[in-house]
Amino acid sequence: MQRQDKKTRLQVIRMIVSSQAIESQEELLVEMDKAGFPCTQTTLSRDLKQLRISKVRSRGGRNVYAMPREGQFQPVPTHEEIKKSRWSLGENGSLMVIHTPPGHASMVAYDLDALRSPLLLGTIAGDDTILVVLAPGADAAEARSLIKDTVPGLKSN
Amino acid sequence: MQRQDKKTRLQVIRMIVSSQAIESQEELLVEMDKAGFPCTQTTLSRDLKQLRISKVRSRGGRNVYAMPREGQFQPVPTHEEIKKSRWSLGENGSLMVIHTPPGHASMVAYDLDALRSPLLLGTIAGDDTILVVLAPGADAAEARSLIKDTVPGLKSN
DNA sequence: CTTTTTATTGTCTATTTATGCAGAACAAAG
DNA sequence: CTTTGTTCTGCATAAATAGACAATAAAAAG
Repeated sequence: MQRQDKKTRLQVIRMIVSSQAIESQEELLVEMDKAGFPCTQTTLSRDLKQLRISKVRSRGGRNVYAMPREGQFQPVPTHEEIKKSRWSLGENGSLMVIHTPPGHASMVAYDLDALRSPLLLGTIAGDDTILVVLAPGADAAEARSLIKDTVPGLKSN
Repeated sequence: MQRQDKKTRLQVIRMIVSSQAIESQEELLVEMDKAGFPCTQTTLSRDLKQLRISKVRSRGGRNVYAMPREGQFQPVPTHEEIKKSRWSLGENGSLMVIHTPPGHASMVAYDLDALRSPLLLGTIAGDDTILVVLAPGADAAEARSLIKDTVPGLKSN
């Protein structure tokens, strides 16, 4: 059993996975071969586990491997104020951006949508971010206060 | 073949998945049974796909189902040039749209969020598209170069 | 109502991923 | 050098997930 440089192999995997849409370990196997790092599906399974790389659903119904969102390689450098409160509200013209703790965005967006306020055209929620689109001609200050009244986390901001 | 309420079943799945650590479809199957929504592994496989719920790696080396990180964001229709390269950056006033290979958007968006740059108000990630909202008065050119420096795939663009 | 089309679901099976086990490489002691 | 323990790897196989197909139900069209 020839032993190869595992550290390098892991790097190669990261490189491949983050630069192309890999849909299976067999597919990755081929790429590893091309890259000059032949191995087996078994090894890739274990490497991917160690790298915390998982398959995520893409829109076309495809499943592709993707790097972990919280990589073990990049501790999040948080701002102090942001650390304190994970809630924030920013605006730019007819758009507002609300930051929430991870996972809370869609819930909050739902509450905002439920208002059915003529001031708000609509919302788009990510994991921890909401984009609020104001209605044309809507008063930004008015909208801001409406949002703050609706979203408890923003009260103090 | 009795037909049950699919909409409700999907809701139940979402509830279960987001409230407990489900490690396999068989396990989910049991929970669905308990919840009064018996079905088969096949159905769960399809439902999870439709809900875009995927398995992610947890720290303890376990694999757990998790809700998708993005909400109902509709990817922007792609232009011809954009299709050519899988990475692209477009802008329109205070908005920038980044296209990535499928499944990579949330990872990139995470990196951008982690910058905590005053230039960027926030990001919303779809599957292969990221919407970046610039801060009011932010210099678009400056933001563009910041983004290019942060996202390796955009280097050549 | 009858016919046609579309959607939903299960069974059976293929595909994909993970694991038990064993052998070899390496490292640390003795 | 020899022994002992650890890490890495592949093979064979188990476990988990997805897909083809068929059956039935619901909806739409006539």
